[in-house]
Amino acid sequence: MSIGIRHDDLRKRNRAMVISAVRRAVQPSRTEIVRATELSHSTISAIAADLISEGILVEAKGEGASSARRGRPQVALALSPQAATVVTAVLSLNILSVALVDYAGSTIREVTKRLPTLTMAKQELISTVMAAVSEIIAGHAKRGGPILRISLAVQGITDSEARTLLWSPITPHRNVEFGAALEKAFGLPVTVHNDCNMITVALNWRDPERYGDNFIAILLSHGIGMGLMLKGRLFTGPHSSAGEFGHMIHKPDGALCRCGRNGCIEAYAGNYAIWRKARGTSEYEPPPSDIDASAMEELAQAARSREGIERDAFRAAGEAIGFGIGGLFALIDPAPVAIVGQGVSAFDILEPVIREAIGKTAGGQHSAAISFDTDLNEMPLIREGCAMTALTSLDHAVFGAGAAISVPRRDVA
Amino acid sequence: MSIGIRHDDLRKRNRAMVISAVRRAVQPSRTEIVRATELSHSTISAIAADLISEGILVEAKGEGASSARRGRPQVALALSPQAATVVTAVLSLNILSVALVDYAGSTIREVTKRLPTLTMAKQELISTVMAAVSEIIAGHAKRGGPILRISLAVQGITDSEARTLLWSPITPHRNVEFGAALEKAFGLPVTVHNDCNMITVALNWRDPERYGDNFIAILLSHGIGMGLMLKGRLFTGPHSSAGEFGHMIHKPDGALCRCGRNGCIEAYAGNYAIWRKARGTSEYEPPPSDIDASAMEELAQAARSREGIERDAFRAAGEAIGFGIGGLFALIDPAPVAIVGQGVSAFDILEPVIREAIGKTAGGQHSAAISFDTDLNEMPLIREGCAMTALTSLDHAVFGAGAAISVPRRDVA
DNA sequence: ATTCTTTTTTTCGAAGCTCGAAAAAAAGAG
DNA sequence: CTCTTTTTTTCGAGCTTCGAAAAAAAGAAT
Repeated sequence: MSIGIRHDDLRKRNRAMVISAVRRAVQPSRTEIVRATELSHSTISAIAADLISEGILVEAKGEGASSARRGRPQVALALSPQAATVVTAVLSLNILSVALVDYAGSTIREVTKRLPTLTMAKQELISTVMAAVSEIIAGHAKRGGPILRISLAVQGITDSEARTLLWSPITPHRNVEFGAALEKAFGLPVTVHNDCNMITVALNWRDPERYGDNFIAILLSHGIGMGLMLKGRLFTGPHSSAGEFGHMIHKPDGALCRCGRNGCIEAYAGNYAIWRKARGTSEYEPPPSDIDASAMEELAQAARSREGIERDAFRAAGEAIGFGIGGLFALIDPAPVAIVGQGVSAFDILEPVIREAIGKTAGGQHSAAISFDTDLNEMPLIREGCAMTALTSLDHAVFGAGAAISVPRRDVA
Repeated sequence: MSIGIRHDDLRKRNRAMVISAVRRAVQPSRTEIVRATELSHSTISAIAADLISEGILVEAKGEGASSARRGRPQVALALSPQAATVVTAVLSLNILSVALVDYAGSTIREVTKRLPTLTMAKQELISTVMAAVSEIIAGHAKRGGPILRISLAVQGITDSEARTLLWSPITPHRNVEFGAALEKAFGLPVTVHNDCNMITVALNWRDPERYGDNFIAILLSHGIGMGLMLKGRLFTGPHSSAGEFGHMIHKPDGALCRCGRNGCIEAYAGNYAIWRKARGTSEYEPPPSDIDASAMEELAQAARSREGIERDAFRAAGEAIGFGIGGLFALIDPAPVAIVGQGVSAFDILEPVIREAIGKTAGGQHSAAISFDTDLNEMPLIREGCAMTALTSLDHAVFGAGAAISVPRRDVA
């Protein structure tokens, strides 16, 4: 079954641990790393010396408020921005955003493009993404570290190898092999992840206090997405990114969903579902493919100002989300919930309904304790999640594994 | 975050790996262990010698069909039954079964008792279990290895520390602290696990081909239970055993469930729910607390023989289970399903309905590929899961960690 | 200005682990 | 009785981590 640990693995793992400790903390000293990793001073000293000589870490001296404490001052260690660069690409409905991020996590440059994803051919979609990546790489011009990873986030279901987009609401095509195509074109490891999973990763990095080992991120937009962090690990299915919260059944044989089935949560809570219902259209009518944010805001205003069909539509949406979350709480335990995306603009209407619905489910006893936290703009979160996914992959696979970039080891010492 | 690996941890981990390899395989030779662990011959030889001298492994020579191959014959290694003994206790509605299992996994003795769990006081419940454990330990009489673990399985929700029964349908009491009480009484580590989780563990040991890294076990009985194996790990909530599949909402504001809420899957698919509906009682009537297996069999016969209210009841049950499984398949991926327990006796009626319902959900596309496998009697599975849980815990924590039982090391060699 | 303290970091030898190669052991084949 | 083949053990080499002691780098005290 699981494999034994070899002797040289030990160093690799501990190197990765040190890098990871530096990424988590803000410029920790060697002593702080000792505390975090519970390794000895000698070991940390040796590993840090290696990593510095390899150009992975740098001593960030000078800066930082001189602690004014007695004794030899601590030397802050930081990730070297020069060590590597990664490319992030976020593909959503009609929009593509690519960025270049250095090893320390700072965004170097960023480009956003509009494109008609729903009508493009499969090859066109792939080549458009490739062109955007080429463009941003070309501008890079060899300043900074070598580009070592491409991290793509897409709405929809991806395979568990993070190479293929299996299904997506933004294109009629299935099995779009972004991973294989980009790897062939650029000769770099490429990952393709679900956008909500990237949001989840980003929230965990941004605010580990609130979004720590267990929380739920829900994306309210044209459709409904979800990311789940359980016991500090991103929850995914064995074969796919899964977590298709929006397509759990809310009402058997109920409203027609974009996915072709009936009664999905999304068929009540997606923007298109709210719009459909608020316009008095039948639940079984195929929904429109894109709805303007301002149109949704008008519906929300109507719902706020008076009883009526608009308010009913938002109530139905809140109920679907609430029962969905409650059902989830039957399987896992109640946990903080982050609500992200355009739908957040109407969250004042949704929240009481959601809470009421949760109250009727297994999570009900904790309904009051459940906290929601909202963020309107999902794009930066997705990009950040992509970047951190690529960077931590480097931390472990490349820089943790031993001298990746050939730099002379300390000989002159 | 995560902790660095120390130098002496290495041996501990590899020892545990070797023990685990021996437990998984049937009397493997050292060479087979080399293949399984990917460690070197030298290392395996050294570790095996240690484990044998400590009385944890034994060389099972002589037996086994002499392979008739050339070369030095392989020496089969086996777990020493003498190394330790564990106690398993399974507590279900009105029944308690305790057993003694040796380190190699053979059941030494077993006792089953009937008791009125629903009406017993909290203390009475605990002390009855303690008495049964005492009794079986007393009969042990120092033959065999020292008793090192007590593993309890209960219907209901347990905490993630596996020490307390938080809620259970078999007793009105909450927070029954079996773990603390038994540990105090016997001075041994005690775990309290959910019965369905133990079934899941057992299935994985019994048939790893079919029930490998990803599968679902559903217990159909008075209530509905579930255990989930995902990526080779038992799925539990962060704070509790969770996995309360039976209490996911099937129909908002629907039938009254035993748990007090409305519309749970169990309120349609539990024996009591089928019985209630087949008798024409209102969905909102409190259900009876226990139903005879033969009464259920009568209903099933009626459902088989003619259209009517009984068949409707089973249809409603199958639909609830099917939508539940389908909803799960939206979150994870379709996986093999084992159906266990008394309800299996009517599975011929349920299966087509379940498949039909799954077909309407996100898992629908795979409906045909989903395989069900049934087993009527859950008790042996639960006991086996308990035993394996306790034994593998010993493998890692006690025998993996270094010389637990003080036996002279090889000096005379 | 110089000498304590205090704290961080590095150095150094010891102990332990795994590994590869070679040797030993244990069988059947010739 | 001597090969051949396969398994298992032995042995020295090369890492790694660790603890203790030394070195470094600052403020505090005299």
